[in-house]
Amino acid sequence: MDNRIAALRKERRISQAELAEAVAVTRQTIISLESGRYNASLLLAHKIAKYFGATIEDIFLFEEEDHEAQL
Amino acid sequence: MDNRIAALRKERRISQAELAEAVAVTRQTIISLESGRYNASLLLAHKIAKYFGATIEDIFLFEEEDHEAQL
DNA sequence: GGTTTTAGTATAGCACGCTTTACATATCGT
DNA sequence: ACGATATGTAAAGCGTGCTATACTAAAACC
Repeated sequence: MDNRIAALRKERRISQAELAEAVAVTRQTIISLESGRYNASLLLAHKIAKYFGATIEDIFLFEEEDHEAQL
Repeated sequence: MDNRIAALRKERRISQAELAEAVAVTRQTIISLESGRYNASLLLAHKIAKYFGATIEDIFLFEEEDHEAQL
C-alpha cells in the first residue's frame, strides 16, 4: 500500500524525527512506512492522519491490490 | 479501539461468516475484531469500511486512548 | 573544513494480526 | 426432538509492525 507521508512531510518542512515524535513512534518506523517496507497499524495511521489534519483515506492509498484480476 | 462492525452487521442482517468471506479473512478474525481482542490491520479496516460503504473513521472509533491523562 | 541535521541501511527481538483446527452453545425451523 | 445456522472460546503457529541500537552518508550551516 502506498502513502503520502513523505510528500506531506516535505510540504510542511517537517523532519522524520519530528513526525516520529509527534505520533510517538521511532524514526525507524517513519522511514519504513515512507519507503514502503511495511504498512502502518490502524492506530498509527490514525495518529498520522490526525497530525496532518487529514483522514486515513487521504493519506494511505489503497490501490485495490486485492483484485482477482491478473493483467 | 472500539468499532461498529457488529452493529453495522446486525443492521444489515449479515452473518459473521458472510462478512468474513466478503473481506477475505476467517470468521475467527471477525469475531476477534468485534469482541475487541485486537485491532484490524489498515488493509482489513479499509476492506471492511468499503464493504459497508463507509470510511474507516466511521467504523473504527479512536477514543484518544493515547492521552497522557490518567484519571 | 568541521559540525550539526537529516535521511538511510541493517539486524535482532518482541508483540500482535491473522490462520487453522477443534470444540461448545444458542437459536431457529421443521 | 433433531438438524442447520450463527456465535463463541481456545491454542499453536506464522508473518509483520514496531523498537532499539549502531553505523553510513548527504546536505546545510558556520
